[in-house]
Amino acid sequence: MEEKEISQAVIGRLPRYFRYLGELKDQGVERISSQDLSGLMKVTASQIRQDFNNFGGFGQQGYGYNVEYLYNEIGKILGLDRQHNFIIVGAGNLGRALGNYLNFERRGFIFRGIFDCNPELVGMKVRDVSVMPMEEMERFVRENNIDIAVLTIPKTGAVPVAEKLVQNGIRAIWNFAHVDLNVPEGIQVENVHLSDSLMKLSYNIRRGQKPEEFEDGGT
Amino acid sequence: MEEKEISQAVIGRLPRYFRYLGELKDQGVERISSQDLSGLMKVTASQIRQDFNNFGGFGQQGYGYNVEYLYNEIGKILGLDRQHNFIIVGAGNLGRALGNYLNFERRGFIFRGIFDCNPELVGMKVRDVSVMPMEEMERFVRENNIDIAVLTIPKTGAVPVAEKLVQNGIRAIWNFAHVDLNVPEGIQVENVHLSDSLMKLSYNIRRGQKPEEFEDGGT
DNA sequence: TAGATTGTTAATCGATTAACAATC
DNA sequence: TAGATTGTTAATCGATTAACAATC
Repeated sequence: MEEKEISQAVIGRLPRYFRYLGELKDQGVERISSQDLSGLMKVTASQIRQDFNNFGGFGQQGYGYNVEYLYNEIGKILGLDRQHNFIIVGAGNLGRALGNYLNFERRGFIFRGIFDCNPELVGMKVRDVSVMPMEEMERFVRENNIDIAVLTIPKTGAVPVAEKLVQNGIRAIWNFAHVDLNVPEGIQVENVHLSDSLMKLSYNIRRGQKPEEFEDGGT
Repeated sequence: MEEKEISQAVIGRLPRYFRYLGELKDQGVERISSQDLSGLMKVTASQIRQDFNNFGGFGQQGYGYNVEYLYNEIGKILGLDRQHNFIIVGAGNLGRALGNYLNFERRGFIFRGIFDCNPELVGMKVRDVSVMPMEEMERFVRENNIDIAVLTIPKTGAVPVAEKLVQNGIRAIWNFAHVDLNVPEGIQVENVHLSDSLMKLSYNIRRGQKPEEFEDGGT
């Protein structure tokens, strides 16, 4: 069942669908039409149907979509039915905050380790994990089946660290460092450049202009 | 000098230009052509010229762009020549991490206050600011010329808090709560939905597909 | 069955890229 | 001046929206 390439524009909208469907499910809603979901999410019904159809027919003519089924299917598409082991590199405020964020666990993202080059932070507990020295990172990645590395270190260190991670088999980097990483084809990078996001906000304040309803989901 | 509306696609790229130009400036580079910048940033030279031209001619035929001048101009466009006072609502791990992030100050974003409804957190120091009780938020916003509120509270509280902020004159919300806010026209919202970002990464791991080179900046 | 609503094709819109004349 | 490179128009590409036939 080879699927055709889905555009990142569509992928970027999936988590938001997933969130709304989860809420509907929790409210006990059984079915929903693209029309009604459109009203809720403030996107066109047409876009909703187009988006879902990228992955095959989830709906039924005359009925709409079954909320729970659709929720589960989108979860599978997003890979949330699998476990992903992740480590955090950089045990500063942000790194520790992310380590303490329990909701990731619910989605299958399991916090396995955290590393820092500052000896004063080594040994500190983040949830039930102790901060380890940077020297141990490479071995840890190799030996513990780590899929994702969360980079919360200053930009100066980010490029060489990313390189080491790649060499040791990491599959994806969630990059909070304020620098663009250059990784080989096949390694995924998702950037969260917080200051970029803040600057966009700053621009929009100045202009008082109304940006598109929902322009990002992460970033 | 009324300018025409600039698309959010362009605005979203400005912080990245700003970052690269800042680095070039620090390296002592005086001028750069769209061609060279294109090689560096991996976007087309055509897009670079189109983007800059939205704001008037920053370059010179046969010469290129003056790095420092362009850097400053983009800074002004982004509103970084002004001060923005911000507060943080929610003194959990993420809120404290953002309060401690010194780089925002450099760009004119000044940390003025932090609030939490948990009495155990009230009084705790974040940098040189003490956590205040939620009850004081509204008055504080009114009396201290606060432009931006950073929302780092659970999604359940986010909607009513956003409402209060708007009522008391906030101009923009940087929303880390996992919910969509519905604010009046003219109030800016920039969402940073971290788990959405992580889900995108998860999708891309599964497919092993190469997403567009740089698809976000903050988000 | 008739009504509702999808799946899907066609039309539109906007963003990106290419091309080149203007000009430093 | 000649060469380089912008500013800008035109062409292309992709994403969104509209329309409607298929079908539950």
